[in-house]
Amino acid sequence: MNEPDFKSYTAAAEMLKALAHPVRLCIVRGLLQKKQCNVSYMQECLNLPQSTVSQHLQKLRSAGIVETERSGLEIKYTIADERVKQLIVLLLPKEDAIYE
Amino acid sequence: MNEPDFKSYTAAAEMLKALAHPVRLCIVRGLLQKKQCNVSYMQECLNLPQSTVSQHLQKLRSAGIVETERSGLEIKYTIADERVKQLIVLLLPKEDAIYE
DNA sequence: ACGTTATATCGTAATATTACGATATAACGA
DNA sequence: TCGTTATATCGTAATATTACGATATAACGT
Repeated sequence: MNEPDFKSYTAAAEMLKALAHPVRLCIVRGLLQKKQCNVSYMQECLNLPQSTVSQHLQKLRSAGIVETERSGLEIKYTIADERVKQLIVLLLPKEDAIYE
Repeated sequence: MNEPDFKSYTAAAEMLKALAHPVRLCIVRGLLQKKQCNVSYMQECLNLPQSTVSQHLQKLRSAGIVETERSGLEIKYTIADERVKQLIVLLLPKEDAIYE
């Protein structure tokens, strides 16, 4: 039988919920491209208040989608769950090329 | 550059939001297995009130994830967007075997 | 036309998410 | 130690989602 139990569904739903926001998708896609990024850079890219960006990042972080590493004053974010790469490929229109 | 624009992110987020609920994931996975299903069957499986199941189905439907076909008194639901298959494979633990 | 079955929609209370300014924390350089 | 920079957290108002009983609709058999 081996049906996914309720817990599996809940866990998967949590992950999807964390990704299910245009700003967070944008952050994640940027991280997949750039591999690593600090908050102020994202903030400029997104053109959103710092606290807003930070809150989205915390949501991604507590879902295990990204992780952090401090480097002096900055916190560098990276992708922590490789599955999101495939999710993004599946869901966002492809790029012709990715620079850098 | 060809960056996905805001609209792409919003569209992808809508899709994820529609899937980001344990009950809806369960419905979708069931449909992937059984190919086709009516509402009362799902209702029994899920053991939830009819209106609750129906509302989840409407959410999946308006996201284009499932589609319907009437057959007499019943409405048969099927998966409309093949991408969800890969999403499910990616997110839910695999089954050893799928019967029928 | 009438009762029955299957499904959808409405109304709504409870809960969750979002955005964002204000404030806190942590690390740096002087 | 102090000021500054980078980031996180708090408080909260606005908005969205959820669950579910009640009610509506649509198709069937008689």
